[in-house]
Amino acid sequence: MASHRDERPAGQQQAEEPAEGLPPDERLGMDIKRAEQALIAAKQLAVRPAGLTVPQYAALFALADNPGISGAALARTCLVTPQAMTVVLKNLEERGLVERSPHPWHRNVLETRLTEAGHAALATADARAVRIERALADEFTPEERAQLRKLLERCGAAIGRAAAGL
Amino acid sequence: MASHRDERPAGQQQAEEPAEGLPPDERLGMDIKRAEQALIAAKQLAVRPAGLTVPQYAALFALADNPGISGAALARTCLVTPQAMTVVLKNLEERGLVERSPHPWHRNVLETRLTEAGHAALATADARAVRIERALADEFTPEERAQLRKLLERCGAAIGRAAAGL
DNA sequence: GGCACATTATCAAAATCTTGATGACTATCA
DNA sequence: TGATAGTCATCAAGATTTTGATAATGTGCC
Repeated sequence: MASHRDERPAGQQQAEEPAEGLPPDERLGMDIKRAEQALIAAKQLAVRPAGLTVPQYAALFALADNPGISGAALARTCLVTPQAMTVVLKNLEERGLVERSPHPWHRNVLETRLTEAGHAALATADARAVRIERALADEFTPEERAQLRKLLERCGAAIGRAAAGL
Repeated sequence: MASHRDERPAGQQQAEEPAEGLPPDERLGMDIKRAEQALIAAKQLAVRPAGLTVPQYAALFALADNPGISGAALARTCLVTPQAMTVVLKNLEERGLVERSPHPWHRNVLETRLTEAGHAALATADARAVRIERALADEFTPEERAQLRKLLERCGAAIGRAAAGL
């Protein structure tokens, strides 16, 4: 498509385009974004038949590893705002997939844990979602996997550093 | 923050993985997601002072490379639904950053292109966003960059293959 | 020439996420 | 004991995205 490039007469150039200043060859953001987009799209296809959205699946997954975690802590784990997690948990509770009960000691905290149905739903969704992860894992050798993980970790560190000093 | 994690040192952590046989050590999805989350958060911080959201920035960026593209095609480029792109373009048009005019041949298509103000806004936002990309690029050697890109590409391919045969 | 097909844009409704602000509770320290 | 700081949950309003469905237009095939 688009054989038309952004032809701009070099005469009146009130703002040079930094997009051209940084060659696409060095733009890694696009690659990361593309991979994550493919991942989230595939996961959505995977968990939808189980009646779950991706955020709901993520919450159930984290909840299975940390039973009794608070809503705010769960939100941090899933990288969403506490309010968004509240809505997710409300929906999950209405459908009987999670259970919330006041904490014995901290009356202000609501302990959240999976119900039997929640475990079942997670298992159903995960059975399909795992095929995505499995395909991902099988694509690489253990060395490549470790390599990729390390590179991504450095990405996150570099991004965080840049964002802090923005 | 969060010096108090949800520690429960008492015995049974019950950290059984619901993933049935896929150790977290092999779950690359989390790593990709974390990197992309950091990236999108940083970019949001970067483009916000320019009065743009990340989707708006993405649309302007793609528009700068493909002037006169249709809304639906732009949506595909930015990996969002056509409806979402319609809203984004409406907001951008109301603020005078883009211009839409009927296509000479296809009267059903609305040609969209950036205005002067649009180019300026993109330049302003990109000036800050580039610092994120720059930090990312400077974090790696050219070999590492090529390596990471290749690994991510294989990720996308593997995910797409798995999603197709879901 | 006429008809089915694909693409485009749009309307409408529901769900989700974000920002901002409030009230309640516990832990730490003077 | 009393006060300050930090965490948790929630309300409210706004913006964004998604799903589903409809009308108009150009293209290819019969």
